[in-house]
Amino acid sequence: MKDSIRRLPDTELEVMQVIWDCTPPVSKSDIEEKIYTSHPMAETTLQTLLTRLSEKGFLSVTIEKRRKYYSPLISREDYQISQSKSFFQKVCGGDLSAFANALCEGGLTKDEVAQLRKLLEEGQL
Amino acid sequence: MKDSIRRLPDTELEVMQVIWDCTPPVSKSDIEEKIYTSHPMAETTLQTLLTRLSEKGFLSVTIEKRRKYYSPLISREDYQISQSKSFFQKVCGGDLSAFANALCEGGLTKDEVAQLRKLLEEGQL
DNA sequence: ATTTTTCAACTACAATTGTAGTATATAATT
DNA sequence: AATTATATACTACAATTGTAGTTGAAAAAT
Repeated sequence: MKDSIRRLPDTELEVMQVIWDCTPPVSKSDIEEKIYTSHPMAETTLQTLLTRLSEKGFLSVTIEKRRKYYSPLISREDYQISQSKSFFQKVCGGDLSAFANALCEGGLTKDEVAQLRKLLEEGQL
Repeated sequence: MKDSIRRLPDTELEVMQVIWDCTPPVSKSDIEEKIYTSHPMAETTLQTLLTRLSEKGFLSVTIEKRRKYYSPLISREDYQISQSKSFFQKVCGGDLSAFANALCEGGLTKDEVAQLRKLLEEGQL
């Protein structure tokens, strides 16, 4: 029932994505390394983002030998579920045909639509 | 091909949704009336939002007898398409199974998933 | 014409977001 | 122990977002 998880701003989400890709707990330098190519930023900027994510309850922090380590408190899956829901409501107004149309008409490629259909079928069982 | 349309903040999107529901052009009072129940706000607040939407290129403005009328410059469909795309990329990392999973595991109800499958099938033809 | 009503323009302001500099505290090195 | 390297904390700041008050100008009513 992980309803209504607040939407994260783009940069914070990028950081979360990196963290979700790792085996927690993760240090700042671990993240820095991985996020460097896709989104270079100053170390202090990353620090700010990590602090904000902790304040928002997305990360827990543990300290070991003066160093901080971060672990997700909200799973990627739960986040995706809640955001899908609110996307569907806010952007598509809860209208399934609008949603399907958006996906077919450019949101996804033809192939992706076909795959998605299959995956939905399976997921439904 | 309406790629990369900027994401609107929640309140501005709500205003756009109301406008998309109308036959343009729309006056401020038209909007006010319709948005009143779902999201009461001061008249000046609505005015600010309309101004911002115009500045962002989402609305065109015409004046008639000292009164302003607004018309969408970006269609709801184009907005939905572009946002679906970026949602899929940013939140699901372009991973179809994650997307399908999010929808099946709570993003939509069972029934909705079934319907969506059908709609995707049709839209695909 | 004077008053009142109605809009729109301008201004305001706190919270959030993206970004990073400076200072401080601690650990490692010489 | 003094120096340097490292990491965290604190501060900053412009742009955006949500919200609304104040002012000014024109239209309608008297």
